[in-house]
Amino acid sequence: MGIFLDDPPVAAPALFPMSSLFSALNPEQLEAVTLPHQPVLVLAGAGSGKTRVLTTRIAHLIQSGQVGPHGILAVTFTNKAAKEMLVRISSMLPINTHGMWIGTFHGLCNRMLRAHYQDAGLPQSFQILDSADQLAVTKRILKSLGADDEKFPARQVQWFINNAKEEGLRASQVETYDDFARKMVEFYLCYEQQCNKEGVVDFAELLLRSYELLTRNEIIREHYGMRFRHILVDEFQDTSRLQYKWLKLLASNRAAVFAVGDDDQSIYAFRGANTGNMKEFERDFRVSKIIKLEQNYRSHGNILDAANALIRNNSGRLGKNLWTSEGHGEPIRVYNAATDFDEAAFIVEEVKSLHAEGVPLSQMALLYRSNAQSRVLEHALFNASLAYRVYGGMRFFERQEIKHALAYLRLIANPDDDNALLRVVNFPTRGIGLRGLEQLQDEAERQGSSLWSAMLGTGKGPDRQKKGIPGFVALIDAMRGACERLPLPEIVEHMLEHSGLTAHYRAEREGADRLENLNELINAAASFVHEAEDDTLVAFLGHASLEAGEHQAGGGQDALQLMTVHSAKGLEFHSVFLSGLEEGLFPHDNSRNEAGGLEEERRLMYVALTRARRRLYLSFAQSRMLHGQTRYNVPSRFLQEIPDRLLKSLQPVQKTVSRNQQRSDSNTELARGMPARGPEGDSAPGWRIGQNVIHAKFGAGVIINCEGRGADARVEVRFGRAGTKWLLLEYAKLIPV
DNA sequence: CTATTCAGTGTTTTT
DNA sequence: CACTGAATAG
Repeated sequence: MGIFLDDPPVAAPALFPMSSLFSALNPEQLEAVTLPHQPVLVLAGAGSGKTRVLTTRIAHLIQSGQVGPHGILAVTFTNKAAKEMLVRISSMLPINTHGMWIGTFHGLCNRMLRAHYQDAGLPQSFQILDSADQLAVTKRILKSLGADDEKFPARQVQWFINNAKEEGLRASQVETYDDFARKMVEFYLCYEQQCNKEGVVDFAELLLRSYELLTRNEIIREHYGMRFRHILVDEFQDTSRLQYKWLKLLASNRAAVFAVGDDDQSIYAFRGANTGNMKEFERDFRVSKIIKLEQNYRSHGNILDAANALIRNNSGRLGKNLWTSEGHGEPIRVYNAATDFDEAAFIVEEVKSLHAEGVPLSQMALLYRSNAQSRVLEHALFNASLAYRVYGGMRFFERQEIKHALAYLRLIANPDDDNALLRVVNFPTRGIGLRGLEQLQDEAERQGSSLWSAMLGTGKGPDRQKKGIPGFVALIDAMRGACERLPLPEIVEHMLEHSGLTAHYRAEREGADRLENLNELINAAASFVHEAEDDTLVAFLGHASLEAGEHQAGGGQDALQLMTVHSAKGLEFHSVFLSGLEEGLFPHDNSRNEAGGLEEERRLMYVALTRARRRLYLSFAQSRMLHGQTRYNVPSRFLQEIPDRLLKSLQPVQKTVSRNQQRSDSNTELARGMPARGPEGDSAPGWRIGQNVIHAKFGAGVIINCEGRGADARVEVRFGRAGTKWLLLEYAKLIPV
């Protein structure tokens, strides 16, 4: 996977198996690894070897006979991290790792619910909704209730529901103080009922159900409480309230909780992460042992200095300073691009020359704040025929054709899944239109049942040469029958053929890629059967929902790594390009209004900086295409928070007089349309769109609009901090830069 | 009922 | 711009 390249190879457990495990540990790490059975909090800075501490501790616990693999529960935050942990453990110990519970919160909760589906009140083959599915259900609910979608946007309702669940609250438990909230609760209630009817659960539900199961069922709680002697939690700063309560419940009997975290890397507050859990943990578990890992083994000094300086601007930190015994290394390179285009071109050039110097592409990462930014970059990389791989964004299991295929598979497993049914009931088209569907929905409503059950009612009749709905019912039934005893990959194959998906995409002009992806789905199923203990269809569908990101074709080759800063957490690279460092983008505009939003953005920046081992590039663009419009931006404040002595500015080679003229088409049009120049002979400088200015009070900004002339002339300026403002030129003493 | 076109709309980050 | 939902033509 190209991560952790710096680790020495693991020694074989020869004569001194114990000591070989510890060979590369520093005193603090060693202490953490070997502490006896007790609650522990490890404050581990970026690159301080926390994954190694976690995995080595697990290996040590097992090897020294303190616990069997059975007694280990390890929670990580991403599937990537979980996988990495498994690989590392099995390289240290020659044991079967299947007995251990290692995975994400969601993955582990899923595992538990599958095992106790009856006690949890779920059908055996319950399905998992991803956020898109969840949104679709929400929309359907709102429509059926005739809700005013102006007043209650589906997204907001979805957000409300997830928040409530995250707080551990069912619809009946949410306190309401006004009509609006009452309405929301009504939707929530209806949503809950609908999900139960269909036998589906969303992400938050996995956690809440599992928590409720443990709360209510003493036998199960006791069982797991006795079983897990050691609970290890990675990225503890990112746990939510509910997740913490879940852990507490599991640990209440006799488990020793070993929590590893870094408050400076908490970047999931938007999804309920609660840094306060670290302090609460200390109190609740009466933690007497806190270990700090501050020595960084990853980055050169300049990079660490920059990260430390930046994060010092946050308040309320637990306090920690990274240091390294290595040298300062190279300065951090900063590039000021005229346009996003220009920025991409610059990155391409640098990547090329680094590659020529021998750095593998896979050891370079190109990071950005939001997925939308990858487009321009991809375009440039593609034109330069550089191999690259994009993580996140449009993931494999989220592609339209894959979603369709999965919907058929879900119906085979559980036909009551209305979401899945609606997705494919008329895809490929089989003459089922809106009219028929509406009738069906009414019928389902009357019966209080799923759409599928409603279909069965209408299907009775002369059934030769079925069409429309009866035809669909017959199709699904036939597929289910045929798949009963087939191995998973063949189920997929069979489904693709008989559903007509293959035929449909074969007929489509642009269908080649899609066909290829569908083929890849068969491969995915095959390798799933190969790897997983539970190789049923239901298990595979769960895998598809929970690990939407991981599967991609052609993962083996050397390629530049593109991803958001969020998904880069936990990874490291020889060289890192951090792009789009502009106010409004990073820190993102939307964080401006959120409490603590800016500090979270800063932590995100901190995460980004600390991904780099040797070389770090920071770049920003003065103008950028966004939402189909050119936007002018000021450099990110985070750039200013890094001491100048660490930075080295790289200027474009042939930078001519007017940087605004070199843009093409739409931009020149903008500039031309708004002269905003005073009368001829005016001695004032020409104020134009894109002009950088400084205001005495608001600081640095850029002109994004002009209006009027003479005494009335005013300009709209986007400032880094103060937002955008209209200013009268006569009044505001703007200084052009 | 289906396919195509059009206006409107919205956008951070992820399990 | 890119995607969705709805209106329109076939």
